[in-house]
Amino acid sequence: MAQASEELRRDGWPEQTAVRIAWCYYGLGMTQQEIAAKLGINRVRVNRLLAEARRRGIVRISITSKLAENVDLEERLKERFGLAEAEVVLSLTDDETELAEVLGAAACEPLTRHFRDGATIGVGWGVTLKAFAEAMPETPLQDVAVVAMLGSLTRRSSIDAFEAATTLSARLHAECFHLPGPILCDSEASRDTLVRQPMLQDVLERALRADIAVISVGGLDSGTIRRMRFVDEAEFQDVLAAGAIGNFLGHYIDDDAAVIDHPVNRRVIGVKPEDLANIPHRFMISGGPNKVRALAAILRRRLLTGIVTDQQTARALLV
Amino acid sequence: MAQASEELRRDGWPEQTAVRIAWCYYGLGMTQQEIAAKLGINRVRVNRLLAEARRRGIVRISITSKLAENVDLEERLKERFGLAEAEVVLSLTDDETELAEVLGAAACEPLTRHFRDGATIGVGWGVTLKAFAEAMPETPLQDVAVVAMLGSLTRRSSIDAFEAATTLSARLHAECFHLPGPILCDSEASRDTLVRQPMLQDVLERALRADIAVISVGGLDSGTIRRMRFVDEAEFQDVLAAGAIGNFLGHYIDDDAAVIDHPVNRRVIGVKPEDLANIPHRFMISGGPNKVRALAAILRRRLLTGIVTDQQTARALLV
DNA sequence: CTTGCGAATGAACAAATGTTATGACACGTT
DNA sequence: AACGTGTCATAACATTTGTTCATTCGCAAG
Repeated sequence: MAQASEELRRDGWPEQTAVRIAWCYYGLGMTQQEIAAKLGINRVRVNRLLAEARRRGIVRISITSKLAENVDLEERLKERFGLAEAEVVLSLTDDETELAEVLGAAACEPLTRHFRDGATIGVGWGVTLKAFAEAMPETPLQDVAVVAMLGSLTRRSSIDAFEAATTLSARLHAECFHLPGPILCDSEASRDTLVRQPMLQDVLERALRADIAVISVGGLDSGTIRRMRFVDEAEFQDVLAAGAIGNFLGHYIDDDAAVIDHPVNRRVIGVKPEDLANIPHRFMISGGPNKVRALAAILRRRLLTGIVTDQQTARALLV
Repeated sequence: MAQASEELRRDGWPEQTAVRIAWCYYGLGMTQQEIAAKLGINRVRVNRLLAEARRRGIVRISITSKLAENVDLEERLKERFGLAEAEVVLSLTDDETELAEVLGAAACEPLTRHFRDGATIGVGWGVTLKAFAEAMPETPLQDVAVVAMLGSLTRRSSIDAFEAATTLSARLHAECFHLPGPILCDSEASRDTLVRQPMLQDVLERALRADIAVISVGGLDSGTIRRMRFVDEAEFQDVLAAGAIGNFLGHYIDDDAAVIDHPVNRRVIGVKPEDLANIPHRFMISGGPNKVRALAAILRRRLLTGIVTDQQTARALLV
């Protein structure tokens, strides 16, 4: 079959063999021992390749049946907030990172339906979106553009829009555009200067013409926001006093999901929440107790067309 | 949560619990022991429910990465036979039944894209189609009609069109229509009488207006055809002599995929191969050495828009 | 040629999983 | 109340899986 010799060419891991093993194991229900014998290799190797295949998302396990309760929550979310799509997953973890991974994985299916040849996809920031991008199966599409809707964090971080956009674009074989600037500038003036740069203008405009936006929201006491600290404590307290309940597309918003009139919000490089309305599909991937308030505000404002969240959050949103 | 008391209402198996277990096991990577402890039940029970969940297709495991060779074969099939879609799966089994299951499972994904609210779906017969229907995940759709394109076998058999249609319609929450008559009548006259029945006419016409047809093909020496024996040996030899190479929608066809001019073909109740052309999407699910010849004929005649087959068959078709 | 390196192997073991037998318990039936 | 009947818990066991470690193999650099 002349594959064995070639299959290492890419990055030194024998995908061909791994796929074959995965197929035998999961598809045909053979035991690892049998597979090892059949392919003439060691069982340990079979075991390792199998684990690696799962880790890399080549083997993917999904649970199709939903709990009646989740279906019910989905319907109520759609009804209540005028959404076209809603996906509620079981929340069986309290770990923020784990929840992000679960939500990210769950978002793949509904979003894949929107990712088609020629589409432009706007991407926000956050651990959840990063997890989503990682969980996305490799789907080769034609002429797709993935556009970051926000600037980067100063230090490259796995949670910024750039990272999520990069990963997602790789999965879709798409072109990736990012906003070459900090998510938050040091002054309004420098933001204005930066935003006037043709390069930036270009990407911003492209983002505004996106067919679908994949976004998230940050609660104020979330680990992420804390860790970032892109505003200093004094300023943070100041925005808080001004009524901030969360961070949406880099902007601090209040209980009406309105961008708070505060200097810090005029230093943001990125798509403004109010500009979202021009994007036909607006998908939120988010969950967790600390995000409920901000989520509720955004939903009430009908800023979204779709949401992926967990059971607990869904319940809280529907109170 | 008040589920535990209700969850047995349907068919005596605790789907709620099973889904929860599956979620913990596959989604969160917990061990069966841990899950048992967490849910306060027995480990044996956890194990059994998990197995049952897999068996029922609630947990489904898919392999996303394809072998380069398969992708290549798909492209060549599309190119060569003017198909819109092609799916080639690894063939690692020689067992006819197993192959049918593998193909059936593989067909779900490409076909789901065609199953939408309001669609009419025509269904043929065979083990493969039956396997496909079984493998189909439960997808609640609106106003979908599943129509059998062929009459039934005299004894209800798990391979006839009726069975496949019934199962599929259940999965899609669709209405099911079947042709109330034998796939093969005892004489041309009785076929004509039967086909003139309004009930039958109705279903036949409905089948002709289908949006998508899901069909298969029988090789002449396939176990299925043998086992069925709806024609007696003499007649079988006769059709064979007339050039029959396979059975397509109940009709014996020759190497040009033309319905052989033979009495037996005038006793069939069902959609005629030539009527297929009116159906916009025509999907073949089939594979195995004994079907290659018939498949090749059908493909050459451009009767299909999509195919799901295995590697070996694909290779044979492309010679 | 030998030395060193990394990768694959085989043996060995602990952990997890799948399977079976047995007994307790609840439930309708007679 | 006695009697099936079926479900579930418990325990025990065989198999499979995941991991570790010392060893061997292949091969390229010295």
